[in-house]
Amino acid sequence: MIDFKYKVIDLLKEQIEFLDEDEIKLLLEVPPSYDMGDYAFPTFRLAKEFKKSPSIIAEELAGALSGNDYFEKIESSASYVNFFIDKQKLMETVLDEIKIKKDKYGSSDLGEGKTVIVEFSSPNIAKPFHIGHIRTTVIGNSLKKIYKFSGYNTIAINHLGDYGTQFGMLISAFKKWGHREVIESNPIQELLKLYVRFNSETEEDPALKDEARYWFKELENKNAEALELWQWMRDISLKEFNRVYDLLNIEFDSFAGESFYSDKMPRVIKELEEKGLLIESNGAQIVDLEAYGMPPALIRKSDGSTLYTTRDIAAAIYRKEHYDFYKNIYVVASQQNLHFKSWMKVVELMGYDWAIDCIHVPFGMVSLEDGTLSTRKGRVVFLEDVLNKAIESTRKIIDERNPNLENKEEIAEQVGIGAVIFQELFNQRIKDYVFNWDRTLSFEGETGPYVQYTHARATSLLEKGDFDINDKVQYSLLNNEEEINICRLLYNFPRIIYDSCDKNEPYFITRHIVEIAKEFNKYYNSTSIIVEDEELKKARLSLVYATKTVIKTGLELLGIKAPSRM
RNA sequence: GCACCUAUAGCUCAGUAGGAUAGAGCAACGGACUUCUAAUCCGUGUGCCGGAGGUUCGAAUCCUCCUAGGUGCACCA
Repeated sequence: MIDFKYKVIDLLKEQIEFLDEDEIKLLLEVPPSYDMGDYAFPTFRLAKEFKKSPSIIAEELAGALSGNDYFEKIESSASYVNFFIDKQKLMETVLDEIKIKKDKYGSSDLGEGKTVIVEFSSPNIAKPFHIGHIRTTVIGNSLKKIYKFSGYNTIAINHLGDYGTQFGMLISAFKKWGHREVIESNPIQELLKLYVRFNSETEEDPALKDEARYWFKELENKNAEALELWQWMRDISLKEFNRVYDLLNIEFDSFAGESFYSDKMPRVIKELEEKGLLIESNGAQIVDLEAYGMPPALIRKSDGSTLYTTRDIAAAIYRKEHYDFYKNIYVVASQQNLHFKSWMKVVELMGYDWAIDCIHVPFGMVSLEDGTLSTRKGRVVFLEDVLNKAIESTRKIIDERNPNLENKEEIAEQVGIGAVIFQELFNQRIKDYVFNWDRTLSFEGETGPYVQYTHARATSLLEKGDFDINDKVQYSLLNNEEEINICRLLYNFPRIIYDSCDKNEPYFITRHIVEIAKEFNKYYNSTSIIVEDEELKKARLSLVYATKTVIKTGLELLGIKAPSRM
């Protein structure tokens, strides 16, 4: 595919000797509107060297550059040199490329031979999987797909919260008040009840705490009874979580959670000692980070047990040795910013130069209208309920608008789930938001169903118009404004994927496919695609095909299905 | 108290690593289906870009201070 930006840089390089490629690239920009061109080069910076006014420089540059194959015109406007891509060339290069690469359009081999770990979702065993978990789950899944599409080998890790003193509590609570049948009938709710009851009774009888500690220690000692109970609770919880993962169509490569690293911590502590990093403070062992403006990293409690900082360090070292990652990404809430900064600093101080490849990808908080989420106070919205409600709403809309649709159930699921995921990936990660049913269940405007609808429309056109990908097409027939605008957006798609990957921000893709859908719907409403004139029809259908293909790929990268009908 | 994050239209948010007139969706109102899926399209308005300074030819964007909200700051994860 022709890289027009690079063509611009080449042209400018010849004219401006004191700027190198990178400097030109940095200055080059996209004008606010297409009638100012596809690329613009501001000349303000050149005024000193040329000892001329920016507008005169722009004029002279434009004059020297005119007459080029790739641009239909290069002209100056105020203090800019504006480059107008040759529309025929653009149309040809983009549509041909998409026909050749199909659903691989936008992919690359950037990450060839490199492994990227994405840790995400990571719910706590025996606790509800609620709306607060949706962000890490959906963002992480999308990032995994984006990296894979960019050529990286990816490992999706679900770092389950399946260890710690809380399990001591659960085991002793179960031994006191629990019944297997009751729990198995409704695992998460019943386990949660036990957990809450244990906590409240501890307030009156602090001795229960010792009991919990005892059972956790037994678990660590591999006491058969403790181990069996732990395994059982883990299994039934995971079964619950998997229902949600199935709905969302998410798969993990590893469920190595906290428990997995329990035997890998002594080594870390030994290493910290040997490297002289561990010091004693108030009976606990810490790594002092004062020199870096951070509170100390607590490695071992005064009672000798470890903490999640220790676990995260052990996990990072294990992953480096086991996967030899290029990047080790953690999709975890921004509340944990300091925690990640802190333990990554410790890894760096241990002398591991790959500490810099460990990346925390934070995101903002979800709260409810009546306050922050709180399982104990009953302020909780279950993720599964959200997904099911979205499916149900979709089902109703289908019954109203398209009652004869085949596979109604399957499509209701794809669209309902798509709406939830799409909304989640529509904004920058870092923004907080308040969960709201109306917004989650709105399917009009810039939403998942809108984009999916556009895809279905396009698919239907291709079928009705007997599109054949091997047809020879006269691209010169595609020259109205909407056709060219669509084409520009399609052309930019690979760059958008690059940005998403580079910044770990799926929303670039979300926004871009909305733009494509908008421009396409405008086109659809203003222009007949399936027309009498065979050549014109073929040309238009090839643009429809390209649009459909890119939208589908975009949705795919977000973890959303693209139904052919809806 | 210290650190980090956020602040743009009535609401929810974009604004591409400073650039040409600050944009969408929702909500409101008015139009477009005997014609390719109306979950669509077209039209109508609104902005001291939180405030004050500064850097620059040029600032919503960078720096400083202030205000408001959120989050975090050693034996939970």
